[in-house]
Amino acid sequence: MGRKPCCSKEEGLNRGTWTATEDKILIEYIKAHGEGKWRSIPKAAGLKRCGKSCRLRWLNYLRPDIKRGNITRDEEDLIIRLHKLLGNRWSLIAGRLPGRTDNEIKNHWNSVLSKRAQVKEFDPTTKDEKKQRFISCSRKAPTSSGVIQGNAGRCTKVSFSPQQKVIGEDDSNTIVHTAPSMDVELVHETAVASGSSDGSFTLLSSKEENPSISRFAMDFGIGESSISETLASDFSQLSDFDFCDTNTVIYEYGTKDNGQALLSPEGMVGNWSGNDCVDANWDSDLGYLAAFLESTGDLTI
DNA sequence: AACTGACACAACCGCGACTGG
DNA sequence: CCCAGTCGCGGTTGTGTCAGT
Repeated sequence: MGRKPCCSKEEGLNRGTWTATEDKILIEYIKAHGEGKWRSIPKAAGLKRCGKSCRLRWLNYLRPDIKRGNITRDEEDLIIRLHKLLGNRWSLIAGRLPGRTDNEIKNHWNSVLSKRAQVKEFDPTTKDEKKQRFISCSRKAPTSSGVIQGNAGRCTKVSFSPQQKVIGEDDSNTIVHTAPSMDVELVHETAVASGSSDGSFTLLSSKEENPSISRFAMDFGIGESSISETLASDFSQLSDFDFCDTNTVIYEYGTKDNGQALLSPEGMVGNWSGNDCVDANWDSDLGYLAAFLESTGDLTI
């Protein structure tokens, strides 16, 4: 392809830590001319840096909306959950944490959170706890007390294909599916417990499944809700409470008459991750979800 | 006080994606 | 459609700081 060698290898360019003077020059230039055209910025601004370095410095350090200070516990929890959902998609994760950069989050993950997440993952009590909570939630009558509802779209349908398992069909001609690795019994139990004759909760897929959303699809009851909106708005709220708090009822299941099943994508993750059957194929399931999130963007489904 | 290892953070590097001619 | 230039991302490395010995 005849790619130009990396600009950092050009001779005569400063490398390493930026000086205060360089910072000032870059800030003033971007204030005057705006971001972008990184390649041309060093020359135009009179900096002996490569464009890449300027971009990195600006995005990770000099931008005015950067949030300084330690990452809070809430932010850490959010990062951990988003990482479970999205993997090492640091820019996506950073997009959900205003003022935080992907580099900052990546560094924090590598130095602190990865270890913490590992500890949690191998803690057998955590799994049982979550599973217990999932089952007990599913048996609860719809209630407003202690329910975190947030702005999440009401998840009325979730489908997986092609590896979905059909575990039943209800009156409304709707097939009940599960993710490839989901605990069929657990899902079915929840469906029954929800008392939704029309299949408003559970994990459902209509027979006329949209083929364009081939591997993973959610149908939100709130028409305007998009996945990205949900992620943007709801996750931040979810970060305000502790998923490990066994007294917290996270999800509310019900019929369409009383507000339907309120289940955030986050909640689904919570459910599935609490299931021993899920863990074996957990990564692939999340892969579907991540791919789905990416493919839909702001698309309302 | 000197040394050492762990940790945190900034920066670099290479690759794939995107874009415009 | 092809290609060169550019951008953005994620992995990795370098370096300063601090606590423990």
